[in-house]
Amino acid sequence: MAAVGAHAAVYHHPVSGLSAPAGDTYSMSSYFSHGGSSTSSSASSFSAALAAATPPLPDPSGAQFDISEFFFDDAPPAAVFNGAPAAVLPDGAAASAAAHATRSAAEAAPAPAPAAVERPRTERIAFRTKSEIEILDDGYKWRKYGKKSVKNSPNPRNYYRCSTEGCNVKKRVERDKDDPSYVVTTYEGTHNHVSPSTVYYASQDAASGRFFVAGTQPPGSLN
DNA sequence: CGTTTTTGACCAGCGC
DNA sequence: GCGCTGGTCAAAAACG
Repeated sequence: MAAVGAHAAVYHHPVSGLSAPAGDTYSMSSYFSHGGSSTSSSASSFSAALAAATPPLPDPSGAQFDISEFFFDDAPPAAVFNGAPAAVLPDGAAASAAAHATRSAAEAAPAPAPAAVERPRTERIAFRTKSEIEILDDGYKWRKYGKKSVKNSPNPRNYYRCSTEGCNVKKRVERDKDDPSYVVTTYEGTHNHVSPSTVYYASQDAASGRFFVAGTQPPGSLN
């Protein structure tokens, strides 16, 4: 519902380990995807959207969030928080969340989801962002379908699902138990459609066929 | 009026 | 087998 406009930049990632460039201007350290999903029939995999605030641009109307960590979930989530956060950027971005509803006509999905939707591989990606808001705008429309308090965290965990019909991408959002100012977002699944709103910042990795969407606003309208 | 949120219940998987 | 935990469903309320 409440979409938040955010500055965005597309980050391409070579295939490498995550290594945070110290003193990097941007908050995001790096980003890479699973290169392993081989049997991609026709649908191109869609990775979660990422965005990074651009420091030189003071943008009171846009939300800023620092992606300090991210990880692909082939490992138990518990292991994820095992190590101390390596790169917590000193950006004390007081993320002023400006709600900006980008609701556009949804594309009709004539094909009703068959009973058995094949899930060759449940792609999961999780990343931690420093943000006051929990719902990061990635251009998609998310419908909350559950809330649960987990054992390890005092904060409840929210469950969202892509509201686009036929798209069964889920994401769960919870605040970091250690730093409540951080939000842990976990995407699960791949979008079978493009963002409901126009995607302006996007690129597709030819090798993997993945889309990388980082923004849904025209460059000129960011300010 | 249509859509999303809320919230408790329900269910499945796992560990003991 | 039982209990716990996490994830999902679904009815009702709330919201625009």
